[in-house]
Amino acid sequence: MTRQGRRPTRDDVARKAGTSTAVVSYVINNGPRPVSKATREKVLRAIRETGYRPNTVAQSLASGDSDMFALLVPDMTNPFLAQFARALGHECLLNGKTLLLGDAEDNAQHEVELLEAFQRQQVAGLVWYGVDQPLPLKAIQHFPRTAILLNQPETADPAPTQDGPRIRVTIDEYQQAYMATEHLAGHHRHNIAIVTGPTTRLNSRERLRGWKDALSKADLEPGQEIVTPYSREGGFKAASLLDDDMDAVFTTNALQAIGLLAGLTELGRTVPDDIAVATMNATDEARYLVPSLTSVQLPSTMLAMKIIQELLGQKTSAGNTIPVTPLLVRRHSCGCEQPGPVNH
Amino acid sequence: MTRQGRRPTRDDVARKAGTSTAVVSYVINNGPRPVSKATREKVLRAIRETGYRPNTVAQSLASGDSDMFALLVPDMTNPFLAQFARALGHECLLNGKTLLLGDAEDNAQHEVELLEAFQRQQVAGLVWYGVDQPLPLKAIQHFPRTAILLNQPETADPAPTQDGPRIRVTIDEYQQAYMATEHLAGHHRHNIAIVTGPTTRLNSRERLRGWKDALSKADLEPGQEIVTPYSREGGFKAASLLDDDMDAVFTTNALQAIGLLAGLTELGRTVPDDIAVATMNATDEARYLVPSLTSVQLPSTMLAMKIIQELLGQKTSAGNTIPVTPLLVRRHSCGCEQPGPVNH
DNA sequence: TTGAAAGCGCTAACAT
DNA sequence: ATGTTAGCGCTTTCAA
Repeated sequence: MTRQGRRPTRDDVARKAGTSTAVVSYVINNGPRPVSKATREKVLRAIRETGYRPNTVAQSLASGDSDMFALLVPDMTNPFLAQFARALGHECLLNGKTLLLGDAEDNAQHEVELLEAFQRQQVAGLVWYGVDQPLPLKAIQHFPRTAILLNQPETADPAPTQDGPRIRVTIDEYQQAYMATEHLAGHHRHNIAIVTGPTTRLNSRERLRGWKDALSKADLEPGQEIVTPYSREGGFKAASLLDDDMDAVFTTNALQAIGLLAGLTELGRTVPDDIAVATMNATDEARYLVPSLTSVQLPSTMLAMKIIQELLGQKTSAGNTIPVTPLLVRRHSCGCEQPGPVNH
Repeated sequence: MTRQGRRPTRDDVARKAGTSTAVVSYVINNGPRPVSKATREKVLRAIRETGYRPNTVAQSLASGDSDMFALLVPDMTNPFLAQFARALGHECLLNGKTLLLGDAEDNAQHEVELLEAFQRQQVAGLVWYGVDQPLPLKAIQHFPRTAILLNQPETADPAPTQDGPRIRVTIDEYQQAYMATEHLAGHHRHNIAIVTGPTTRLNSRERLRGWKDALSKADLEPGQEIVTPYSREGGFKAASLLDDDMDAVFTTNALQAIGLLAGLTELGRTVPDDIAVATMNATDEARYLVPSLTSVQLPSTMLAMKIIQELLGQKTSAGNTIPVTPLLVRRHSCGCEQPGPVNH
């Protein structure tokens, strides 16, 4: 028989401890009023004996402040996002927060619905990696808390009037594309193709621009442009679309790279001998691809830490921007002999 | 100026509509009392005009019922779990639920803390893929709602007295291991090794048992047993530990398989010619590994649907068990010529 | 069919 | 230092 199926409430604790309910709150929250040592002990014991756990729903309602942060991503099966989600969840756990997760499935409609749900849920902070750029900020116009915007371009329109702070994480898509392409050019590849996503998306266009500029800087003609979804399947199909005279490919996300590698292998083209490959937007799991994949990566653990600090109100970075420095990690797919990081 | 920064409440709507607050609730919830057509219209219009959105926190507190389900997994970077999480999130979205996500980071301590947080959050349902078997059910002993237990062995102790229904998804680890191993044996491989996880875990031991039994059934001696973490790195290291006379390897999760494939390649051993590989616990992404990875898979989309139905109280399966039928998907790593599914 | 009002469990201002 | 109590926004019983 389980205490008639009802979880013990603060009142049960107060009764057992022989104190008022307010004191119980003061103990739990460590404030806002002081509590004598003796009383605190009594309360703590009562809590232990009853097995009391505060109801966060009631806490949220009363305080107008929840202990949940939300993360919204376009695709959870993207290794970069999975790893990032994990890092964020870790930081949340360390700080007594709960992470609400939304996977928009690359669908702008779903994305808005999830933002809607998060706001109804009164989340205390939002981390948003948008399906597309620029982010439809109107969907969080009245969100009264800090929102971390993960791929809002600097060139985007200024945010509409908004209720809460908006912190931008400046992930420079252009720069990452430039770095990866430049590295391929450094391997004396002359026909460097790009596999990128739908050009209706601004981030795709930024990546394209980075690729082009790097080529131009290296005095190379632009190679083949292949537009395909940001998925393993997209990369796989790209392999069969690739012209024979291309000797290198820059892919714009890890999923495409994974698919491309598989596709090239099935077609009997060897990487990196026949054709070199480098990508952006991968993580350390790229090390375990065959061949290991050279990639421009973001320090996701560090980033997660900074973001949570920001959401907790412990500002670490000046202004409304968190800078991120991409790192080029050399592995085998580009033709490097001795892999390793290069801070370019 | 944003309506002095306060989200409109039900009272604002009632005032604007010239009705009572109760009626607003009746409209929103479509019950429990009827509302005349005219009044309903007035309310709906007021809702539209104010931009009112119900506060789910308050709803939860009042109704004692939240609209959140929680998913707890040991490792979000495991492709199988990422895909499963995505499928669940999708179903939740379709049904107006929000998915809370927990990644225990393969740590039993974290796992319990997350369960604790979920219960404080008053989640309306729980899906739990445990770090280890059997699940520490005591952590949810007083959870008053349905919990779906994803890898609770049938042989486990009966659950302790509990408050809510406990539905077991019978994922037969033994059977999956058996199927994969049997398939390798069918390729006339005679020295079939296993790469499995810590044998302190029951699921590892079940997988080991399935492997052994399949070998014995095929009149083969047990091959090498390699115990390593369920991670890419673990699989990678396993490659270098593998004896030269092994001509096949069965890995017990996708991460290990990915690492193993990479490790074997770096060592110059070709798959499947030198050595065949098959795994359990992978997903369709195995198709894009190099070589494509033969695997025993679970129908995760279907499973997610069934689970959400169950959590919504629309029982589809009889009893307290949801059966899952694993599927062997033949790809190239095992030596098959023409890949495809085999319902064995 | 509608409205008034008593909670849901908690926070925190105010009183003691 | 501790207690009392008015909300937080909503659901739902009960009365009209």
